Amino acid sequence: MSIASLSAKLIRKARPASNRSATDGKTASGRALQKGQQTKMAIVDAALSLATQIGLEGLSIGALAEATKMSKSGVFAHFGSREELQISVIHQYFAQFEQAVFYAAMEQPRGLPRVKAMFANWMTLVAEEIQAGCIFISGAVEFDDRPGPVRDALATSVQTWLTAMNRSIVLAKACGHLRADVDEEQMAFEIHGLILALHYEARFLHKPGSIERANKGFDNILAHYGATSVS
Amino acid sequence: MSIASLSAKLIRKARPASNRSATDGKTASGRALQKGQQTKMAIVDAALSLATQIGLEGLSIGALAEATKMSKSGVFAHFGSREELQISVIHQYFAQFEQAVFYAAMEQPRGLPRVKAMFANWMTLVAEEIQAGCIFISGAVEFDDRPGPVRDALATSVQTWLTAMNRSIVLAKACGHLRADVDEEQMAFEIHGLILALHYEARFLHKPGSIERANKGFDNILAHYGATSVS
DNA sequence: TGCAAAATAGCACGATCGTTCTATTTTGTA
DNA sequence: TACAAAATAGAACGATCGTGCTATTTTGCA
Repeated sequence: MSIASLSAKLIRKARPASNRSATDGKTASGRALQKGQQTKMAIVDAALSLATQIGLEGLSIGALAEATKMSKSGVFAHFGSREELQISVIHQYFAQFEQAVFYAAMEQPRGLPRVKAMFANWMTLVAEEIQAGCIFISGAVEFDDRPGPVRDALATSVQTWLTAMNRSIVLAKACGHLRADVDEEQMAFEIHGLILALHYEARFLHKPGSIERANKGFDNILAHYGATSVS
Repeated sequence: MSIASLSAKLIRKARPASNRSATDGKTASGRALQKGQQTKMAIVDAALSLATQIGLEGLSIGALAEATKMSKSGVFAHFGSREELQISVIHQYFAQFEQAVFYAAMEQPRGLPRVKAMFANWMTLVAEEIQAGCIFISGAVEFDDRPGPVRDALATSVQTWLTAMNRSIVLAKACGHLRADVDEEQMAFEIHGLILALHYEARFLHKPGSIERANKGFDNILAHYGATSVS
């Protein structure tokens, strides 16, 4: 299994452009107008920055209409339901996450450098999200016992990223950059914990020094799993 | 500073019993009836089990009235506001947490045994909460940028516990059970991360083996911080 | 430039929310 | 047992929510 196959999994599938309401959206000439797509993107952007602050559940169409200076029904028509709006926000966030964390790290050579880059990029993003909020974390809490398409979209996105992180560890081990007996899932679990602790202690408890502690924790993990120094 | 002073901090302060609505609750004879206190406790219990599932924000007085087979206003009168209800739930949860995790561990001798007991008790509680949900975690996400008395009550409760955990590590270091150069805050941070990762991966992602990974992570931390084997 | 379709607005609906006000019932005791 | 206070119920309020229905405006092409 190659990085290419992994990349394929991470590439966001283009969603069907025509989720117009009930009329099946069939056009006689089959052409597609563009104005709607533009405003839809603008709405999703506004929705994302709203959702990071108050959560996916706190996202209301009324507030979103006010933020975009549109009418409620005007906003609503682009999605057909609140769930579809939430899912669009999740896809948008995932696309940005993917770009800033995953693809940026893929430029590093496989092995420990890529693992380090992935963690560093992840840290940078979450550090910014100390102010803004992270919907992968808030969404997990909001939908952890609320089955449905929103939860599915969220869980799939997170799983895709965690799998990518895990795979980069597997590669580092295969490259001989980590001890041969390393439990990759275990290492990924511990790294995930550092990110979550950073988000919790910095964003909720406002505890200073959390970023440094997360970085130190990563160094400790690398030391424990016998990384041969590469960088 | 002794354990006693820490215990004092952890003992839940008895809240004033008379938060009756607007009439200042002044009784001519100054006596206090008891029936209301009993039903109030029953309401808080029901509210807690509701809040663990759907969060403190999802807690509605209407649903709570239905669960307790009372009228909305009957439930409401006991608290005077939704915020006061949420705060009561937080105090109730903290009292249970304190009993199950902190006090139970205080029976162990200071040093590494107590640190281990605290983590073990914490793990046991969170493992149960994989099904039920933990309001220290969900509440952190719900109120991380919503200032007010609810957030304060939540943050204070969490901080109190994390401080207790931290102090037990300090004691273990003082007892010579940990290396002399151990950064206690760092160690507490990493432990917190394990708990958060367990909650996230088990409750939201339904990933099996998370409990074992959290326990293994704790062993790794102990090994890294040079614990002399005691147990 | 006209015209169909897409995009947006306006309005109203049922539901739920926290809260207030006023009865009614229950409680504890003098 | 009577009586005052506490406890609970009932109904209604304004607000907000997602959503459906029907105009109206805007768009893009023939």
